[in-house]
Formats: sequence, C-alpha cells, structure tokens
Amino acid sequence: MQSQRLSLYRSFAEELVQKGRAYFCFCSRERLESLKSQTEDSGFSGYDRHCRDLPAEELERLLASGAPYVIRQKMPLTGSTTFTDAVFGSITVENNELEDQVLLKSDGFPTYNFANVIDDHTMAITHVVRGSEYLSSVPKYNLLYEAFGWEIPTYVHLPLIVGQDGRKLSKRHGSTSFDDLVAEGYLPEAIVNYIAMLGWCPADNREIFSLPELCRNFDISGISKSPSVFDYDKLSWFNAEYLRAMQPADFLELIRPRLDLAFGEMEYDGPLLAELLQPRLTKLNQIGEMVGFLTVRQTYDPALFSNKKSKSTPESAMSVLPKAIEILSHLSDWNRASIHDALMKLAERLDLKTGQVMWPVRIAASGQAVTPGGAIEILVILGKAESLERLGIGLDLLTNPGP
RNA sequence: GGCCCUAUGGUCAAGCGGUCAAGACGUCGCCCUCUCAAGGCGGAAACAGGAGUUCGAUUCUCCUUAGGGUCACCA
Repeated sequence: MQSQRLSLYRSFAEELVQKGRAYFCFCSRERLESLKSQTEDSGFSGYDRHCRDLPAEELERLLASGAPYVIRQKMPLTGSTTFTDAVFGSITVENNELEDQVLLKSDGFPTYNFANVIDDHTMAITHVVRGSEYLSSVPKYNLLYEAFGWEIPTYVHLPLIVGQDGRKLSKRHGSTSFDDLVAEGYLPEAIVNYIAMLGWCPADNREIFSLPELCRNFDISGISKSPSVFDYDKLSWFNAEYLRAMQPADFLELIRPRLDLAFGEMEYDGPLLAELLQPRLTKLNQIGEMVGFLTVRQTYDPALFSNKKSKSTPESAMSVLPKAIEILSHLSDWNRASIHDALMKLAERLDLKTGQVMWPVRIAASGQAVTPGGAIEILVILGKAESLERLGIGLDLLTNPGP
C-alpha cells in the first residue's frame, strides 16, 4: 500500500520531468546550506537552480552513478501567475518569486505540497478550503495543476484565528484544541457556534445557530478577510446561552456527573441545584467550586456578617441568628415554602428588613459572601440538621470572635 | 529582508458613494432583588494617516503607517 503510493508520486513527478516542468537535482545538503548562508546578505533567497539545466551527458552520468537526487519543480522564469480565491479575490504573483521547490525527496517520499496536489486531484477534490496561511502557496500548486493539464479547484481561504497578541494560533503558540475546550467545560455546540461566528457573519447578523442551521445558512459571501481574535469572554457567553436554553431536566442530566463528583456519598437535591446553577453557570468546570461550600463547612471571617445593602451588621446578626435558629428548629416541614414563610414572618415580627434576617442566615449557612441561590435554597439543600448546626456555629463565631 | 494579505469601538462585526456609522461580547450606571447571577432599561466607546476621483467618501484609487501570513529534501 505504502509503496504503491510512493511509486504513484514518483511516476507523477517523473511525468513532470518528461514534460520539462521538473528536473533532477543532485545538489548536496552542504551546497544548499552554504547557499542559504550566502544569500542571507545578498538579498536573493531560495535555490539557485543549479541543476536546472544540466547537460544531458552530465545528467546521464549522475543518474547512472546512482547519486542521490530530488526532483524539483521548474518554475517559469518570467511572467506571472494569477488565481482567484473565493474570499480574497484575484491575487497575482510574479513567477520569478517562485522557488524551484522540491517535489520528490531523495528518500522517495513526496513533499507535502506535491502530495497535496496529487491527492486532491486523484480524489477529485473540487473545493479546497483552508486557512489563509496557504494563500502564498497557491501559485505553486496551480502551476502544477497546469503542468499536468488538470482542472484547478476552487479555492476558499479562510481568515486566520489569532490569539490575544494577534499572532496565528499554533501548537507552540497558545492553541487550544476542540477537546481542550470541551474539557474546560464548554459545550461542543457552543464552541462550534462561536467559531463559526469568527470570520463569518450571516446577512441578518444573527448569532445563535445550531450546526444544522449553520449548514443551512452558511454562505461564502459572509466570510471576512481579516483575521479575528479568539475571545474567551464571548465563547463563555455563547456557552452560557446554550446552558440557559436547555430544558431543566436535560441540564440536570448534563451536570449530574459533576454533582456526583462534588457531593460524593452525600445526597443532594438535583432539581433544586440545577435550578440554581443553570442561570449562573458559564462553564461546566465551575460546578465544583460553586457547590463546594455545600459539602464542606467553610471557615470565614465574622466580618462577612456586615453588609451595607442588606443593613446587616455583626450586632444585628447576633440578635437575629438565635431567633432564626429557634424558629427553624421548630419547623416540621423543611422546604422552600415553609422556610420562606418562617423567616419572612420572623422579619415581620422583629420589624426588620428581609435582608437583615436573610443575610446573616445565608452567611452562617454558607460561610461565603457570594453563593448560588439565597438563604432559603441553601437551607433546603443542607437539610435541617446541618443547617441548624451551621447557624449555631455562625452564632458562636459572632459571640466569640476569637483572637 | 522579498513576496502576499489585512485595516470600522477593547473584541467579534454590519456597511458595499449620501446613515445621527447597526448589532453582539465585554465594560459602566440604574431597576428588579434574601448575596451573586439571570432578566429589564440606559451610557461610554470606532471608520489608522495623507493625497486623489466625485457634487459628496467609512465605502473607489494611490502612497504612508501598523499588523499578520509565507519564504525547508516539515507537514
């Protein structure tokens, strides 16, 4: 199989030699090297076409001697080559800018560029779609197609996607693979959607597209020529949009593995957690840290009980907490409605603002200034026993601030 | 360095001779509100510079500038 391929490339390369569009080159690596160092200051670059016009006898002799050789493409010395790209339009290059590139290496393998043309043709490729970094090699390709008498494919060069620094994304340079992005917690659908919007824009400016919709709406005319910067913020927005658009049940199924991981042996209220997480999540891998406080009691600074907007202070908290504990401990039904009513009633009875009781309760229950969900939801998830313990701990913290 | 490409807010990006120069992300403010989100409303923010062509240039041409790509017996 492999050797069949190799002889295929070889025969095509030799066909070109027959046609006078390629030639054998016996130059040594050393000569090529010294050529390179010489040309650095002279301005001229590339191979000097030394073997391009070897005398027939010389060629015969070298071939017969079994000297290693490569086959090079014989570029026209004059004129220019023009091609049309579906997005970049008409591009012209002077032929004398083109180097007599190697087609077949001395080990018998074709170079990438040569194999590319042969493969595309033998596979009857009609449209070549690739990144615009290949724009400058099109003339070489076309000269090959032309030499063979083959039909030139339609070229569609896409603008590059670059990093924050404006440079092409590459393996060495901040590239992230699709799989990496998925591992980071982005949904495949969101990634596809976002990337499609880089360098392409539909006539109506719409942004959210499923893959089938993309296929239906895509049009080459919407492709832009300038490179675009990969923006994680925007990707996150797309991801969040997809997350929020999901059916609650589907969302729960999606995050369940991560919840299982976060909660371990502990039981948890999946539907409620899903409800809290769905509008707050931008990336799947945030789940762990978002729910961590529910499984592990946090140590926190009692200063957290202070909050201006909620009109909560350590003092007010100290007076509210005992009453909240009291009233909650007598609750027989532990659910959103019952807890809500109990706490609201407490606020009313004490003539306090809602926030003045909710804030300290939430802080004591979570140990965090910011939580997904409010005091009520957190209490529900924690369960009565754990909730009351945490509230008690919070009260202790206020009573004995420590050193 | 040669050649090629590109150039509208911080980012993506409409525009294709006449617009108060869209929209989205982000950002800022307000509302909603038991924190944070989500949601609603509003604000700031751009045609790289210079010559032309034209009655009129973001739009067409040229130059400059700036960025990028590419220059292997790599793929």
